[in-house]
Amino acid sequence: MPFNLDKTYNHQEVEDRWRSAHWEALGSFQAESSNVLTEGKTPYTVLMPPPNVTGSLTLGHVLNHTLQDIFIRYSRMSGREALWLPGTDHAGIATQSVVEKKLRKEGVSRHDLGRKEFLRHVWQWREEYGGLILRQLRRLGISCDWRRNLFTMDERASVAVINAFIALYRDGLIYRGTRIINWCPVSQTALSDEEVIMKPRRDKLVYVRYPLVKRPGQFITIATVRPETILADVAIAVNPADQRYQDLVGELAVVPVAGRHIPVIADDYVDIEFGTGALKITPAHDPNDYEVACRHNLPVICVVGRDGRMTDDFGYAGMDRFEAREKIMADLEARGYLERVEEYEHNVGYSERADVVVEPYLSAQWFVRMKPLAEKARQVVNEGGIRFHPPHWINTYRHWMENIQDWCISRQLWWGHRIPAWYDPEGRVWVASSYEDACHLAGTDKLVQDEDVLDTWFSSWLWPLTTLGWTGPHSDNDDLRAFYPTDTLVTGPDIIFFWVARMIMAGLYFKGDVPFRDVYFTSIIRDMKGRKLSKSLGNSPDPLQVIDTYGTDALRFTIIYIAPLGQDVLFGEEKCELGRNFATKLWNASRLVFMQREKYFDSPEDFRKAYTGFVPDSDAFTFAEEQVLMARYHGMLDRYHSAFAQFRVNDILRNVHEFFWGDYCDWYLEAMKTVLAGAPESGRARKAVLLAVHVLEGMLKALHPVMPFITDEIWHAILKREERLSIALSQMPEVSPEWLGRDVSLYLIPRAVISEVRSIRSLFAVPASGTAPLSVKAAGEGSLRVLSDNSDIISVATRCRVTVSAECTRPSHSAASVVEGNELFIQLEGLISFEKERSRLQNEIDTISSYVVSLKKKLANEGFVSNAPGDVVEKERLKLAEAERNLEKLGKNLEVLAS
RNA sequence: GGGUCCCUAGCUCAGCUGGUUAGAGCGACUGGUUUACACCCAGUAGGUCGGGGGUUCGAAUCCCUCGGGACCCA
Repeated sequence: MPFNLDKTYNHQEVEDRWRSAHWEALGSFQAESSNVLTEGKTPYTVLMPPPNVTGSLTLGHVLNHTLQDIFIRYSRMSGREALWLPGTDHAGIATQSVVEKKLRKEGVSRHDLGRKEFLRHVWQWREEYGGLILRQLRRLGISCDWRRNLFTMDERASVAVINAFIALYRDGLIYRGTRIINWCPVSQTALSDEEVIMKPRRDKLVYVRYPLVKRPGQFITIATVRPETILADVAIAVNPADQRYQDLVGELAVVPVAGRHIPVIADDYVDIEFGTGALKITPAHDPNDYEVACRHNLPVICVVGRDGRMTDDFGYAGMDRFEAREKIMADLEARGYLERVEEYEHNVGYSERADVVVEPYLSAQWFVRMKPLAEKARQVVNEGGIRFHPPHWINTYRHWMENIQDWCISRQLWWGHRIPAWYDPEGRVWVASSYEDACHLAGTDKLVQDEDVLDTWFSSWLWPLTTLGWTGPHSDNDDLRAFYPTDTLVTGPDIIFFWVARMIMAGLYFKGDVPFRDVYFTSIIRDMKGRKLSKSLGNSPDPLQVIDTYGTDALRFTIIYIAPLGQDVLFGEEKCELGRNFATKLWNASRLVFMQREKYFDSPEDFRKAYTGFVPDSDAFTFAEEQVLMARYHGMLDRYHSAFAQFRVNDILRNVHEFFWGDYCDWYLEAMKTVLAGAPESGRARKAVLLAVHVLEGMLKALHPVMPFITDEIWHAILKREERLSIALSQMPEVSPEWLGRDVSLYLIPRAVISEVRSIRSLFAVPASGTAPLSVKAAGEGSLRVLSDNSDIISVATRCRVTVSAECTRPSHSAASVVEGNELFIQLEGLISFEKERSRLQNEIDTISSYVVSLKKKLANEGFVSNAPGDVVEKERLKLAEAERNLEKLGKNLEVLAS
C-alpha cells in the first residue's frame, strides 16, 4: 500500500495548489442565506475591516486576517453557516494624493483636468493597482466569500451612503455650520478630530508686551507659542479671579506690529497659572479662543490661509506660517515688544496622512450631531450587548462616548461620495438624493451642488449594512435577515473611535440592532526592539517574502502563537522558524504513521474499512500510552473548545502544540514504534496504527483554522477523497466526556520511570550504547500490572534490560531512585562512582526533607486545616505521605551504600 | 492632568476566577544519525515572580504605595 507523503514538505507547491486549484475554484467558502432561513443553520458572520485600495499587505493585516480566518473556519467546521464578507475602502485622502502625485510627475494638476476628468483618472488607477491588496490577501489562504467583495465607492454602497446622509439630515442629526475645524494645509481639506495625531514637540513660548493705550509706558504681557497669529488678535483675556489684572479689565491694548487696539476682557477660560495669566485671543486660529470671542461678541480676523501661508496686511503675506513665526519674533525683538523666550514642550496636532501640523481653520463644514447617537451606543456596550475582548477597552470606549464631539464629515476633496446638498440662488440648502429631487424641493432648477465629499469613514460606518446589501433605511433582503447582526469583528484598537464606535451607532440607528456581538482587538505588532513597524524605520518585514521563505502556514502559526490577547507583540522574521518547525514536525509525524500503515494494511480499501469502523473505547487498549494519549487528546480538545469560547486564541495553539509535540510525538509515537517493532499480532498492530491516525486526524482538524494548507494536504492522504472535499468542510472533533473524566495517573507511571532512568543515566554519563539491568520494585498491584505490561517500552526507551517485580532485594553497585513509590535500581557496575551516587542521594534526600518540613508545617497550622477546603487539605496530606515514603526508601538506599 | 496596560529564567513570554516543589520556546551546556524528523532526540543548568507594605490559614495571582516602561485622551 504505497500511500504516503513526500519525504520533505514543500510549502510552496502545496500552498499554491490548494489556493488556486481547490478552495476558491470550487467555491468552498460561499455562504447562502437560504441555508440559514430555510435549512435552519445557525449563521456566523465576520466582517472584514476593509483595507485601503492604496494599501499593500503588512504584518498587521496578516495577524488580523489570520484571526478572522481562524474564527470563521472554526465556526464553519462547527456546523455553522459561516460568511466572511470581504471588501476594500476608497481611502479618500490617500488615494487622491497618490493619483495627484502621479499626475504631478506628468506635469498636470487635478485643477488642470477638472473634477470629472480627474475622477476618471482615479478610477483608472483603481482598476490598475487597487486589486493588489486583495491579491496579496489571497496568498494568506483566507476563506472569505469573494463573490461578495464590495468597494465603498460601488454603486450599491454609494446609494447607501447618500440615503444615510439624507435620513440623518431629515432627523436633524446632520447640519452645516461654521466652526473651527482641523485643517490639513497639505491635503487642503478639513479633518475630523480623530484624524489628528497629537505629538510632543519642542517649541518656544514667547512672552510679548502689549502697550496699554491709556497708560503710557505700561504693558500687559502675554505668552504664546504662535506669535505669528498675534496679527489676528482681537482681545487679551484674563481670569476674573486674577488679582493682578483686575484693574486692567476694560482697558485697551495695542497689538504689536499690527497696531490694532483691542480690549482686555475677563473670562473664566483663562488659566491663571499658565504663562503670565494673560492670554491673547485669536478666534480665527484657535478653537477655544473662538468660543471666547463668541461669548464676548468679538470680531474674527484671519491671517493664515488654506495652504498654511500668511494672508495678513502687515508684510508677512505669502510666507509659510513657520517662517513667519521666526520673522515676527525677530521683528518683535527689534521693536522692543519681546520680553523673553522659553523652551516649551507641548503636544501638537499633526495630520494623520500628511504628517504636518494641522491648522485650526474657521470654515463652513458639515457635521453629524453625535450626542444623540452616542447614548444608545454607550449603553449597549455597558450592558453587554456587545462584548469587547479584552474587556478593558470598554473604558476607552465609554470615555470617548461620554466626551463626544460632533463629527466633521465634509472633506474638500474630489475622490469620495459627493455631499447630496444643493444651494439655491438665495443660498438656501436642499438635501436630496438627486439634482432632480433637489430641484423639486427647491422649486427651482438654479441649484449648485456642494463641492465637498464625505469622510471615508462615513461610508465605513455603514459597512455591516452595505456588505449585506442594505441601501437605505427601508432596505430588507434575505442576506440582512440571515446574517445581520454579524458575530465577530476583529480589528485594531487604534480604530476603536474611527470605526468600531461609529459602526455601533450606525447599526443601532439605521437597523435598530447592534452590528456585531463580539469585538476582538488585535495586538499591535512591533519589531524585536519594541518599536512600531514603519516604512521610514525600515523595520517592517514584507509578509510576502516571509511567506516565500517559511510558508503561509508557518507565518500564520507563528504570528498567532506569539500574539497574546491584548498585548503588543514583538516580531522578528526568525520567529517564523517556530511555525516552520512545527509544520515540518507535523509532516514527518504523519509520514511515520503512514509508513506503519503501509506495513499492516494490504490496500487503501483495507485501511478505509478498518478506519471508518474504528471506535477507540477505553477497554480496547492495553498499553499505557494508548490510554494516556486518548485521555490527553480529549483534555486538549476540551481546552481547545473553551479557549475558542473565551477568545483566547493563542491558548488554542499552545495547547495543541504541547499535546502534539509532547504527548503525541515524544510519547505515543515512540511507544507505538516499540510495540510495532516487537512483532505483535496483527490485530494489535493495526489498532495501534488506527489510533495514531484517529488522533492525527483530530489534530489536523483542530489545527486547520490556523494552518489551512498543510492540514488539508495531509488530510487528503489519510483517505483518498474527492477533490471537492476539504478538511475545511469537515466536522470539528468533539470532546468525549468519558475520556475526559478518566483517571490515567496509573498509566503515567511508565513515563515517570523512563524519565527518571534517563536522567540517572545521563548523570552518570553512561554511554548511549551501553545497556544496563534495571530492577523495578512496584509500589502496588496496579503499578505492577502497568509496569509489567509496558516493560518492553520502558526497556527500549531507557536502553535497559527491565525486570519488574513486587519484591526484590537491592542489587549491589546500583543507582537507586523512587518514582511514585516504585523503587528503581539501575545496575551500573563499573560505571558509577560511589561518591557521586552518595552525594546524589544525599541531595535528593535534602530536597525532599525540606519539602516534608514545609508540608508538615502547613498541616500543623490550625488555621490552614480549619479554613482551607477539605480537598485541598487532603491533597496536602497525600503529598506528605508520598514524600515521607520516598524519603524512607531513599534513606535505606543511602544506608546500604554507606555500609 | 485623567485613563489603560506591562515589569516572572540571559532573551521573548505562559501562568484565566488566590491552594504545583513557578512553566514553555529560543539561547547556553552535556550526550546522541536507534530507517518520521538535526527544521530532530535525550538530559542539565538558570528565577527571593520590579521594590516595599497590607488582606488571607495560604499571594506571581487580590488591595495600597513607590520605581521603571508603553499607549490612549485632555
